[in-house]
Amino acid sequence: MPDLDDSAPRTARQIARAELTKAITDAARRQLAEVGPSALSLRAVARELGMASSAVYRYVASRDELLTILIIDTYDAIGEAAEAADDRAIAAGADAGARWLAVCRAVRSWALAHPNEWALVYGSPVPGYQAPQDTVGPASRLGLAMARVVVDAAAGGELAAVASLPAPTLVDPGVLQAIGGLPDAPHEDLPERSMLLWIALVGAISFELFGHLHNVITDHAVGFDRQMAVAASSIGLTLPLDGA
Amino acid sequence: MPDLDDSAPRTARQIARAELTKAITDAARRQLAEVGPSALSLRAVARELGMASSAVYRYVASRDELLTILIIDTYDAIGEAAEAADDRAIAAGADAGARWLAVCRAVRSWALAHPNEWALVYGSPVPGYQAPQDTVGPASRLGLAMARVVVDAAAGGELAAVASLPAPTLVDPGVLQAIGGLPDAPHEDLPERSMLLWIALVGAISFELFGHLHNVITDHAVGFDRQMAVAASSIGLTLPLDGA
DNA sequence: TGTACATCAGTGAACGCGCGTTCACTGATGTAC
DNA sequence: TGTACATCAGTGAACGCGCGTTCACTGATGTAC
Repeated sequence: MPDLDDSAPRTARQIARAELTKAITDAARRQLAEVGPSALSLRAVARELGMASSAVYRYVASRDELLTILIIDTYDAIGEAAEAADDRAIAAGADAGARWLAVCRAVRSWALAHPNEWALVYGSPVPGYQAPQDTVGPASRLGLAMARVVVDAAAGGELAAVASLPAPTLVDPGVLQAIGGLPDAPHEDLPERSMLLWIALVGAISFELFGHLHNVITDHAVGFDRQMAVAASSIGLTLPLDGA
Repeated sequence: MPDLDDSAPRTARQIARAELTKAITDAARRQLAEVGPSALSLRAVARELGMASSAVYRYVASRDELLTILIIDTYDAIGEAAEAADDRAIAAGADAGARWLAVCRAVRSWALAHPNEWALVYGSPVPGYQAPQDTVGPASRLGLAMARVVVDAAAGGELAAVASLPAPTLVDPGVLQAIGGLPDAPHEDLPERSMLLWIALVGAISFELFGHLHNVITDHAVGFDRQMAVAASSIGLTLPLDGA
């Protein structure tokens, strides 16, 4: 009976611990949705779970560690939303432009559904919090999803040449190494093109989410699509929109 | 001797009040620079000025009002930095592309010099704070500076036609009214082009300021220029950069 | 110019709140023989 | 299967802190006659 499966938790204690850890991060996420990152409180989490505030310290070492967990989860959720949307688009036979639009829309939907989590990672830094090294992997997931579309577009001949992207590469050597080196000519600027899209996507979503389009634009969804179409065309990719 | 100038403060009390009000907002701004918007504290401001915390209430009604003052000041400072840069460029005989690049660089410099003030207005919303109506005028100043460049570019024949900006206008009727109605054909899309630039500028600066380019790009200033060049060319404006 | 009263700035104590974190403790679960 | 000991989860009180805001007050400045 024992030792049948030693990767899964066996004892009652281990089961309870796994479950409570999840309950704590779930409660923290709900907290976050109501109140914003800087007001996240361990005591409030404990209160919601009906336990003493000190008990939470059996599961997370500090408020900062809890924040780190939430940040990593959020980056992962965003990255996964992007990847899943891209996968669906690929399965439906979409070209690179359609794939990228699908990814953008999926990320925007996620952000609108989880505004405070979005703010946690892409908004103002939380005062006094220092992100540890563990966050950089998950943080790059969305950027890599962008890159996949761009690389496929280039490979499929769907990426037009653009005049304004020459000159030395600006991408960090560490990043280049992570993606397997600078692509061969004439594709040396693919990392930069990807990054431009990445910045445009995050920038447009944050701008909307933080309220700056309020009373400025009538249809946010259409405005977003158009913004993304412009960003795409500026790196040589054409999106399947009405006007394009 | 009296009544020589009745707009300026006359009595000792009025002079003292004007000076202390300024001292309070200055101290608050210093506070903000150190600690971030959500941690701004009336008590800390009072402490810095060596007065009782209750005394501050003679000058501002509440913490929220102090925040509002800072927000308005910040929007104004950003708008003024943009306008001043544009004025200097005009005086130097620059074309529209060069003017826009000058504005972008000036706004970025301002943001790098005042990161927490930037975050106050363009970062995550401060939890629990509701912006009053008084902020919308100053908030639009930067956008209007963008529009001025774009309109001048169109008037000067420096704005190329672009394929991807057709379809119904998305700009809010209130905004259209504020800028004197929809421009005549073929310039109906100028408000939208301006807005695209505005979003691209704010998005790129926030992305950099909030730390997402850390270890991703080697030269932030050059990367920013290039991002702006791409945004400009996507609405038909060409910037005077090496590669363009 | 002088006096009497009204206005205002600033004080210090207090209210009531919430926070992160520590600590000695009780009682339940797991383990080795 | 039963017992003895070690491990761990959870409690409740406490420490020390900071916050926004109110209130009755003292004393200085301004104003009207």
